[in-house]
Amino acid sequence: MLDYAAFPKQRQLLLTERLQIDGKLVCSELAEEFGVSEHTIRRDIIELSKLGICKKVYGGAIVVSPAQGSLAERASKIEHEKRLIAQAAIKLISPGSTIFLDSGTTNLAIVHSLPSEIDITLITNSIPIANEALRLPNIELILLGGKVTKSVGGALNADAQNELSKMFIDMCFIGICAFSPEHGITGFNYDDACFKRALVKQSGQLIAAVSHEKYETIAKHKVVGLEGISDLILCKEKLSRKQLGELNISGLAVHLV
Amino acid sequence: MLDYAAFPKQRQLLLTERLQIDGKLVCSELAEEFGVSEHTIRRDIIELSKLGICKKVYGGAIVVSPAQGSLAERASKIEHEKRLIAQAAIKLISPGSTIFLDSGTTNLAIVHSLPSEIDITLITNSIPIANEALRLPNIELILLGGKVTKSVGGALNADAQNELSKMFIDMCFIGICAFSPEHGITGFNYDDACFKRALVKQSGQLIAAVSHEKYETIAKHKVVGLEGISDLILCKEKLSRKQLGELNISGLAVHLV
DNA sequence: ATACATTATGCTCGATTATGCAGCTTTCCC
DNA sequence: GGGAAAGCTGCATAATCGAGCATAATGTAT
Repeated sequence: MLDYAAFPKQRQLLLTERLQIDGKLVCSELAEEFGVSEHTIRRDIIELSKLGICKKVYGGAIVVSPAQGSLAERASKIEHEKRLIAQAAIKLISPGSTIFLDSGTTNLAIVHSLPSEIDITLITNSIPIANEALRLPNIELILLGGKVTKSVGGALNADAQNELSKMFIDMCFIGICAFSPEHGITGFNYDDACFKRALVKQSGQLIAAVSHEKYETIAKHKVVGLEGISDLILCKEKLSRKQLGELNISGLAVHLV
Repeated sequence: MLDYAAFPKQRQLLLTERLQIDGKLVCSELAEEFGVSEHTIRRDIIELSKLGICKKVYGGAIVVSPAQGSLAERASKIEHEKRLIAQAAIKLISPGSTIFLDSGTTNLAIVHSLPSEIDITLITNSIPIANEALRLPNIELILLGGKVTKSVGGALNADAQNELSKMFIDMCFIGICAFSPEHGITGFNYDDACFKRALVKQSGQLIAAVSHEKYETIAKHKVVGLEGISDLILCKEKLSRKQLGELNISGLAVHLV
């Protein structure tokens, strides 16, 4: 029995969360995971379906019609894309690893989609991301402090870079201002670009999650070229075959969602 | 019976703390731990749930979900009191000064009530407070980084204290876990109390905003005595004349709201 | 000083809740 | 159509809850 799921209500909250992340619930798997009988999970699902949170199906449950859920999410396709990208990004994370989440709405979507039981070390300089990460009970959360650049929502200054230089990061999800296959990642803000370069230096795997409005755009300050990126997450429908050809580079794993 | 849980209020504060750390309360465990009957714990939980601090479930209680919490809080009298206190606190702030806001819901209420044109330097170690402060265009915002203690919502460790030691603070709004006229400010969490002591050392004016549920309670770790406090903000209607007499100390300005 | 009110706590007992199991029915897939 | 997997109904059990009452301690009013 998981200690954070001691009560039916907690289990049901977790199921709700799981439902939003995976889009489905499977009785047999969840029964084993939570250490209760399948019958109990089924009864939880009955409760959730009464509340209109999910729809009961043979073997478990699925999310109810897309009309429900977060209003803002449904309203915009951009949000939907970010969620897909976030889910793909989370699949790349291994338990116990040290992750850096740079500032940016895509990375905020990632931390928002992280399952609550995840066990990682999470480093960030972004205040909204740290704020969202406070809900995750099992992570070790490390925040880079310093003078906050409000347009970025986090510290970028010498103090933050100095702290950063003492850390060794397994995977870094870098925030993308602009991306092109030719020039890689570029940034609008000088200090932000400096910080991102320092960040790249401390990171093993570098993951770039690019939403389509950033694709094939260039900003003023170079951050890192395509050759420095380990993984690229993109939204499939938005790209032509020619564009995909440009990304066929050794050492770069492209994940399409 | 634990000596620091001799009174219902103390026990309830401890339960609140436990709730924030574990995300749940289990009647049977707590009854044994505190040496009282399960019924008593259940009654405590009823009180806490009335205040919107937790949600009663079969076998104990769980934290309210953030969405429900903010709504319930807004409706409750606690929020009203905190808003009054926040407005009184803001009147004490002079433009251009350097302010430290410690963690805590009262200080969160303060930053929430700050007028958007305010021009100060704001230092904090609290993530929710920094997140709220991002909306203020004219402030200089400095965030103390480090390993985040999730029950507090900010960094308390050596790194944070080291950064703090380089700063000179005009006014410090300290977060109050527990307050009594006899013992001054005390804290639940050892690290938090250490941090607060370091904070007091760097601060000129020390302001304690005490909401009524914290009044005449004592926690495990001493932070600072009454003599170290410059300004005390209290809610008037909640105090007897005798209690006010205890606070008639030279050098302490008492602000009643 | 006495009587009354308030608060904190514990106890009992019938009601409620959570869960699992057994046996039968339904659904799915080949 | 038939076997396997999943679902449902009814029942059993244990834990927990809630109301009401008793008790002790403290505070307040006469």
